[in-house]
Amino acid sequence: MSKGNESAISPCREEDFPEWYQQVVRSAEMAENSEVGGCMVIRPWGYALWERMQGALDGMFKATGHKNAYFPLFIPLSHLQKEADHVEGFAKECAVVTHHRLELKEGKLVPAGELTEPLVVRPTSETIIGSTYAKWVKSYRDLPILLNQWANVVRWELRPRLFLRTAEFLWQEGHTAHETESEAVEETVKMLGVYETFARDWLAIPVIRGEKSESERFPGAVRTYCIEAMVQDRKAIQAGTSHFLGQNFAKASGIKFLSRNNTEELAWTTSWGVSTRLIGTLLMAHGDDDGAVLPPRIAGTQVVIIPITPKEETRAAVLAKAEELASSLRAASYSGESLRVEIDSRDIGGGTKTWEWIKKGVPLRIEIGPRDLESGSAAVARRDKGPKEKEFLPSESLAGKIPQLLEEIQQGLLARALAFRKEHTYKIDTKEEFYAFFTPKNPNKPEIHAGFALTHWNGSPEVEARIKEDLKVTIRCIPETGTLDGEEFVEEAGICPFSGEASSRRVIFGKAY
RNA sequence: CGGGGCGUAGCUCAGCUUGGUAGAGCGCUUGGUUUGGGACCAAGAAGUCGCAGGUUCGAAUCCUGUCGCCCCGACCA
Repeated sequence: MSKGNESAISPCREEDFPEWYQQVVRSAEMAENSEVGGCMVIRPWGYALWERMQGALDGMFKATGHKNAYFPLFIPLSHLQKEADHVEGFAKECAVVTHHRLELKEGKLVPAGELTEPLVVRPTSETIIGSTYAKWVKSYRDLPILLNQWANVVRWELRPRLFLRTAEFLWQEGHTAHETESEAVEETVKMLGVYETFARDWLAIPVIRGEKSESERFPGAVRTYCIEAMVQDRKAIQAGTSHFLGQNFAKASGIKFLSRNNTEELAWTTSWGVSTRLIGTLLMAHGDDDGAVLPPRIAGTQVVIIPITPKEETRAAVLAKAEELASSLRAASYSGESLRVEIDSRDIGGGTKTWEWIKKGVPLRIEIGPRDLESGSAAVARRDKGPKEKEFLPSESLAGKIPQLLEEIQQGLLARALAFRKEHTYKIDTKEEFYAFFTPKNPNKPEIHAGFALTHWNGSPEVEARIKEDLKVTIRCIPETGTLDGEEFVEEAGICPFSGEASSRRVIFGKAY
C-alpha cells in the first residue's frame, strides 16, 4: 500500500490533459514513440483495438455493398499534380521517394539509381485510385464502383502525438464512383451514417454529424461531411469524414463513361475514411485518472480473470477453477460474439497485476481465490467504477451475468459521454460572450477548454478566419438538422453576432485537435 | 518551419555554476520472507553522460558545431 489513494495516472486530467493522455497511452501499453521521428509503434493492446475497429467497420462496409481492394503505396508525382486544390492541400506534407537503390560508398550506404519521376508516398489515394477507375470505367454499366482499402498513409507531420497525429498512420479509405450526382451524394451521406453508428454503438462516443465549412473542407472536395466528437478537455476531434468530390477528381483523372443517352459524361466520386486516430479519441473520451477505460464492444479483452494464489497448496485448485470459469464465460456471448476472456496467471504481485489491467482499461476484472472456491463465488470489479469496488457473485451465475454487466458498462459510457457533451455545449448569441467563453486563462499552458458553442454565422470565410486568428477557434461543423442526439436541432434564423448579418442556422464552434 | 526547454542505467531524474574519471529512486536478475491487493529483506547485472570537434595534465561539467526529443505557434485524420 505504498501509493495510498493516488490515481494511477499522474498528472491527472485536470492538471495537464495532454500529458495525462501520453501517460495513459504509455501505461496502457497501447503505443510508444519509435526511433523514426513522428512514427509510432502500436503495441498489441493498442493494435487489438484497431483490429476490433476494422472488424466492425469492415462488416458495415460489406453490408452496404462495398468490397476491399488494394492500391499502391507510391503515387507518381504527376498524378498528384492533376487536381489543383488537392496539390495545395497535401504538397507540404508529402514524403517523396527519389531513388530505388543503395550503394556502398566508403563503407556507407548512399542512395543511388535516381528515379526519372519521383514517387510520392500516399498521403491519401484519390489520385492513384482515380486513374485506375478511369481505366475500368467505359460505360454507365460499369458504375457504380464501390471499393474500400485498408492501408497506411504518410503525412509528414511536424508535431506528432501518439494516435492523434503521426507521420504514418493506419486508416481505411473508401472510394466510389457513380453515374449521377444524387447517387454520389447519397453514398457520401450513407457512409457518414455508418461512421456515426459505429462511433455511437461500438465506441460509445456520441458524435455530431455535419458539414465542414469551406475553409475546413478536404482539398479537392465539393462538400466534406464529418462526425465531430467532444473529448474530456472539451476540445473537438474529427472522428471521421466523408467527401462528396463532385466531378473534380473524375475530371483530373479522366473517369469518363458513355451515358444512357450515348453522351460522354464524367463520373461522380466520393471518398471517406477513419483512422487510428479513433483510438486516441476513444482514450480521451472515456479515460479517467486511473488510465484507459474501454467500451466492452471494442475492447480486445472484455474480462480478465485474476487468480489469487496466496498459498502454494491451493494454487493448482484456484488455477483450475479459473480455467473452468474462463471456459464457461467463453461459451457465453455478448453483442453476438463470444466473450473475450483472458486469465492472467503471471507470477507477479496481485496488486501490481490488478493495476496493470485497470490502466489498460479492461471492462471487467474477476478475482478468484481460495476462499472463493469454498464459498463458490468470485469478486467482480467494473472498470467504470472505483478501483476498490468489487462485488462477490456466485461463480455459477457469472456466465449469465457478465454479458449483462458488459452491456451496462457499454451503455453507461455512452450516457456519460453524452451528458458530458451536453453539459459543455452552449448557445451563445453575442460576440462578447463568445470571446469570453473561448479566451483561455493561461494561453501558454495546456488546459481544459470551454466546450462547444452553438452560434449563428453569416457563412463568410472572413468571419471564420478572424475568429480563428483571435481565439484559435474554428467551425467544427454545420450540424445536420434534427441530428444533435437527444435534442432537436432545427434551422432557425438569427443574427450572426460577428457581422451583424442574417444567419440561417447555428453552427458548432470549438477548439480542435 | 519560427519561439522556448531538455538529452546522464530500461524509466524518472540528481550531479554541471566552482573540471579530478558515475549517483539515487523505480524497474530488472537471483535467493529468501510474504500474499484478498500497486509487498519486504539481501545480493547482483546494467551507463564510452545524444554525437563530433575544441580547450585542458585531466571534460558529464567549459567552448563550437550537429542530431534527437518535449512544449508553444503555423498545418492536419
